[in-house]
Amino acid sequence: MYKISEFAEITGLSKETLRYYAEMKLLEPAFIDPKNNYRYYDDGSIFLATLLSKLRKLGFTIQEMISVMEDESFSNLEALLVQKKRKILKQINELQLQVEEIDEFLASGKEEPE
Amino acid sequence: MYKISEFAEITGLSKETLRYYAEMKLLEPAFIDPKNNYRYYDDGSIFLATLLSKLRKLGFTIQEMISVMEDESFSNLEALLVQKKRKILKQINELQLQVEEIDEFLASGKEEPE
DNA sequence: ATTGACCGTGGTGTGCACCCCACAGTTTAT
DNA sequence: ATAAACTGTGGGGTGCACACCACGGTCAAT
Repeated sequence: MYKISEFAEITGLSKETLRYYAEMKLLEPAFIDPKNNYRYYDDGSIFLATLLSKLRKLGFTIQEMISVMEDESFSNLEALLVQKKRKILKQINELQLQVEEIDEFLASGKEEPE
Repeated sequence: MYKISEFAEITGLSKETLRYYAEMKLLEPAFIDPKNNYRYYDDGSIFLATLLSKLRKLGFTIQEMISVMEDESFSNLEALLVQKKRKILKQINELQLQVEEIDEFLASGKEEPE
């Protein structure tokens, strides 16, 4: 069982992030000492924390990660990854539209020769 | 000279947006009546407001629009448009990297057949 | 003069994912 | 026993671009 600082070092997540995730019920400590409210994490938590860390880097939001965690067996992980991928592709599309509009704006500005 | 509501209707910007832009020194009224602090806009303001409205739709932030407005002749507008385009392309790149990482993650999960 | 529409200011709220701080209790090491 | 190190909680702050609110003053029309 690891205390929060130790666990933060192991996982690379900050203490504040761990407290935040606990508050969001995204990653709850394996045990909380009722005497002092200290959070204790175990080896199972390590797997979950590194998964969350990875998903964050993939652009997942907290809400999306909560969806992932809802099924303990992670049988929906693949579907959620695909879904996230589609969301990102949509964002890319929107940005490409903006680029096109900027190009049009640039072109319209050049239609006035000297 | 138009009062704020009238000007809002003409330009399509909300009153709050106009007040916000005034506060940000992005689009200052042509005249402010010192007796009641009423903001008055003129025809020159219309051109600027529609330009800002257009830039917002192109994804420009307030700060970026402030850069545009800094030169009254807008001789730097083209350069700033190009610069903005580059920023967006960079964002697109980052998102594409995320997609690739998700693909890798998906592929790694499939390496374990039944 | 009165009423209703309008205006300004100052403040709060929004969503996201935390960071940082002070305060107080607790644990660990010496 | 004592001091240093750690922990929790509660609160505020961050950046962005406004929206929304109440309050009080003001303007326009009648």
